[in-house]
Amino acid sequence: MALEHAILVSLSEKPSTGYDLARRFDASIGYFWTATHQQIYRVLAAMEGSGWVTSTLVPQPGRPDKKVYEPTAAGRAELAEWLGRPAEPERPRSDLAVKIRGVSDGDPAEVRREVARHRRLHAERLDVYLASEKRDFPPPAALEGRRLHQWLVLQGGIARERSMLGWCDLVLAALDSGSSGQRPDEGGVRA
Amino acid sequence: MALEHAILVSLSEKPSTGYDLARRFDASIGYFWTATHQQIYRVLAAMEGSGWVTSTLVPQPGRPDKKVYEPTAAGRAELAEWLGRPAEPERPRSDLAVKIRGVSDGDPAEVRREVARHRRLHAERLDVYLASEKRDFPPPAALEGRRLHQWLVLQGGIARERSMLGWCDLVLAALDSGSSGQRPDEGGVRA
DNA sequence: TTCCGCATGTAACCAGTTACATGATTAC
DNA sequence: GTAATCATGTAACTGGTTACATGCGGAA
Repeated sequence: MALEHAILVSLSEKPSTGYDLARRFDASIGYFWTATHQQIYRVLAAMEGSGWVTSTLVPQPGRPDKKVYEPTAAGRAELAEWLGRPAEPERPRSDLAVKIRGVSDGDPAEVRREVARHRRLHAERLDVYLASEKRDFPPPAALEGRRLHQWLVLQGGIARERSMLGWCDLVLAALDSGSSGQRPDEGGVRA
Repeated sequence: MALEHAILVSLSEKPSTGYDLARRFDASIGYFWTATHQQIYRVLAAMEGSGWVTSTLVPQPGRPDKKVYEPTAAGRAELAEWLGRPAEPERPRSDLAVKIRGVSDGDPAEVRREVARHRRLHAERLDVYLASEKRDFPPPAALEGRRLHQWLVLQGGIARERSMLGWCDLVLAALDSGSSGQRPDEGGVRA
């Protein structure tokens, strides 16, 4: 499982609470791995049990206490070992592709609308990534170490969104030219 | 869940046994949705329970009997309804990205080797897709109906693999130029 | 005789999702 | 007063993976 290891990477960048981790899994780390706070608290507890992390209770005035986690030596060793361990690429899984393959089994206009909606979502995500690149990183030539590695995974996200965008455009064009007289309306669709 | 619906799409293209479906989920459908035979038999049974498919036992000389499934009217209705139902894009999840973000926590050479290995796997998959495009499809202008839709999802797979390939190359280049004197050896690596 | 293809399944487990639950402080 | 932010969790469920199990026919 990669979640444990994603948490270890994140904690080795900076010791944090489960809450902090959850927020980072909604942002930067979430660009390539997602997890809810429930999942994070659960595996954090399990990881503490297996000795990969330790926690320190930090009382805060007028705020609930927080449990700050950091990796132990054993945790670091496990992470290092995992990094070298070969793993298979994820198995592709795309609801949208199933729907596209099934256009003939339903209302093509509805599927088209769904593709347009996804196109919009991917465009938005791409904007977020590009904004983060601009905001958080200097020109790539100047990058090294952890910053470089963070930038590299961001590039992976950017590439993925660009490719999804291009694919959605291809599908929309094909669905339009194929079927009757329905004209595109990407602009203001509000599924 | 999309597996039920992927099965419905596949059965509406052609009534099949669980075994047939499992093979198709290893090939064409597997380009965008994967499932093992265990999973397929399980949901097929459940779908028969909810009346989305019916099965006919077909005895075969000198072969085990086979159960040929096909969608019922209710199954077709459910599929049509699902096709128009909005669904969120998959949450990104990439082990490889976690490892890249973690290079500083392990042996960079090992992570590099893993990236090179993934590059090779994606190149192989791309070749499979391109071969299928060449073998199974006429020039796209001549396509329509189900064949067009199949071609469109294939294009999605091709785009995805190309984008992964480009990303792997970027990462490999960055890891090489950053670190000491290790020269690339993509060609013959055998992780 | 050994392996591969056809054909169907069960059982146990693991990971991820959704819903529920609590409670203080600060900003509007 | 109402909502958002900080902070931590439990419980039930769903979907996917891995391992195990069976048995025939044909090819090497």
